[in-house]
Amino acid sequence: MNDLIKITLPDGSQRDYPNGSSSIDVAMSISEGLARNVLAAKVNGKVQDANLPIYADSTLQLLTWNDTEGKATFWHSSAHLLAEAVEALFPGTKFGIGPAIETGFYYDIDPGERKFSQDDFKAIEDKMIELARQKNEFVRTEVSKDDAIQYFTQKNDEYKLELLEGLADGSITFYQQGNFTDLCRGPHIPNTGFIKAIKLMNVAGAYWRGDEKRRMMTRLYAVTFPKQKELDEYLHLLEEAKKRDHRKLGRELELFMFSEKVGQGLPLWLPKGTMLRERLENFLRKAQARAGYLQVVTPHIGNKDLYVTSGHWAKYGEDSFKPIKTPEEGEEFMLKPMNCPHHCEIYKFKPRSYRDLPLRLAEFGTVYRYEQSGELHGLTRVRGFTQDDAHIFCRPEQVKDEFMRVIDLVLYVFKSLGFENYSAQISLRSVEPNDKYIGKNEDWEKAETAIKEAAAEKGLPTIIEHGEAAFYGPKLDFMVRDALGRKWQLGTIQVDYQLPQRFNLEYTGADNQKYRPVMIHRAPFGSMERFIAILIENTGGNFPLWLSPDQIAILPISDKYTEYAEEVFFDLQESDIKGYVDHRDEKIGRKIRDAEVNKIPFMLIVGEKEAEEGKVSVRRKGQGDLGSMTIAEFSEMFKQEVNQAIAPFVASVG
RNA sequence: GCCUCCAUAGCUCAGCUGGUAGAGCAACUGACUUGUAAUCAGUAGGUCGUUGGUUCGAUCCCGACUGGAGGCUCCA
Repeated sequence: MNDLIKITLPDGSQRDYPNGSSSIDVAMSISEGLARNVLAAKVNGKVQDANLPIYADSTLQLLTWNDTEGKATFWHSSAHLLAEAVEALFPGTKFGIGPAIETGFYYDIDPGERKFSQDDFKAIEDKMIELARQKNEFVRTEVSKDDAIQYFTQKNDEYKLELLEGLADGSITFYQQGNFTDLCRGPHIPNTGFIKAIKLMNVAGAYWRGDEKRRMMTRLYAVTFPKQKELDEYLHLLEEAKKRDHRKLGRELELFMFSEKVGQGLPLWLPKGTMLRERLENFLRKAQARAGYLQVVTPHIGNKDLYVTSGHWAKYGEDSFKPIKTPEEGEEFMLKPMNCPHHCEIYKFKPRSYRDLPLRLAEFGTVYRYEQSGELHGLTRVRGFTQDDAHIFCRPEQVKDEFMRVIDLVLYVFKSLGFENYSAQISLRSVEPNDKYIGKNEDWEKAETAIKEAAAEKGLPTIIEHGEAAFYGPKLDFMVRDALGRKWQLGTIQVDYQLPQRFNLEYTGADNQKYRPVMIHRAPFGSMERFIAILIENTGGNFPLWLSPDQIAILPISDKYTEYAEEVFFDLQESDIKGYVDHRDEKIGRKIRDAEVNKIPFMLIVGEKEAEEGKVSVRRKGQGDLGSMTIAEFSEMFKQEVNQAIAPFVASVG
């Protein structure tokens, strides 16, 4: 064995250390300050405890709070601290799993008869702080499977025993800090003293191992920080995010509402929200017209047989709104859960030639799905919503090209609306065979390949998720996050070989033979409801000028100028500028404040001077006074801003 | 659907250990005729989500239901 080992640091520098030195030793040799902040270490690409000795030449990256993996280790160790506190306060509690998550960590526990609520948080937090201050080391020990089983049998923790079942003897490690010992792969931070600020966030139910047939555990969510200040900042950030919640802004800006009387998950669009929604629809209509789509309209219900044919009935019928009966014996209709079967029928309206393809049928189609009540959430998950749907019927050799055109359209929509932080996800079948998917293997392969190639050729960075495909085909989904960081699917593009077959769609080829078209389902917004929800949260309700429900507020200094204000309003309406005149008997300061609070982009102040000169005094929300100008000048400025924001759609593929 | 929590005026919230409710903003009325983020005064507004129960008495305690929040599961 060599006396010295060679350690290579991320900057490429190499140094020799005594064999058996730990990552902390290496950190110490660089600077004491660094050593104090090391949470874990990445040795030869693998994250491990910072105090583990190293016995061979290695690459080493010291992980601190500034590294994602450092944070994860910190939070994972915090989960152990939480468990220790809970066990100390409530002996007999059984423990499931306690991983780090994107922000913070959770621990799934089985408290037996006891119920946990927010009232318990303070005691747990205090206990955690108390234990953290003891600076207990995280001690790693390798144990045999038998010993491990014996330990948890004696502790009567069936969850840990179940986890042990899946582990091989010789690979089992325990970690102990203070009086708490846990089955754990690690790694952990050196000691609990790093954890300075603790906040239990919430308590929730979670099925053991994610299986709804198994026991509901109690999940405690928490977050910890190495400094109190960072916790304060994080909580402040959360408060700010809550102000952008679309449910709150939707009410404040009078965009939409829900009514208990109408029903759960059934949004009612108020006039201002409707205006916003119609502007979005018109924007997409225009782009789709340029992209060769043809608008169609189909009814909200369809004969149940239609959905038997499509396969939706077999797959979702039981969990759907029940069929609607008619006076006719045996006749049943479904509220439409999807538009595609209707569009397939439109395809069959007349014989199609290869020359007709691709045929792109678009519809703002309202669909109804009986989502589980616990799953409903503002406008992001509802039971009645409108998809900006379209189905492209094309020849097999056109699939990739069409798919790329759709990617262009989706990216155009996102860009026009300032959505920059989206991720593109390719959703494929699950790896193991699963009977929830319909259709032939080879069709799936073709479809999956087409998507992967199209995304790659467009240079779209994607992540691949197995098991997320629709039951009839794979898809490319565009995901964004809401104000609180939850991920939602917006745009989606799906390749489908199944429905054309089920509906027996065909076209005549150049050789006069019959062929089967391929369908692409796509929706750039996904649904108007969800898209607008995310738009509200992204903009905080400060919509771009062209989307703003009220674009201007005309504010007369006093009621002496009402008439002039009305004239200005009339003129601007001619230029399609929407807004209102504030006739209230209030001071100008008040009118300005209310317009600012209501997030009106432009305020036009008119008084004696303006009425005499035929001008308006323009004030921009959040910016203040822009000076006075003629109505024509204002209207020109307005138009320019709108045109700059939304360039026309240009497809970049051949 | 499951778990935990929540539900008071249009909105945001107060209401101590059970004795039938209050504020600010909004609304309405009046005065003021106003120059770039809240003029003043007054009025009205609630079977305390619904419904059973406990109690002499329930906004308050218990149950059910409805709706909502955060998760889990699901997601065409």
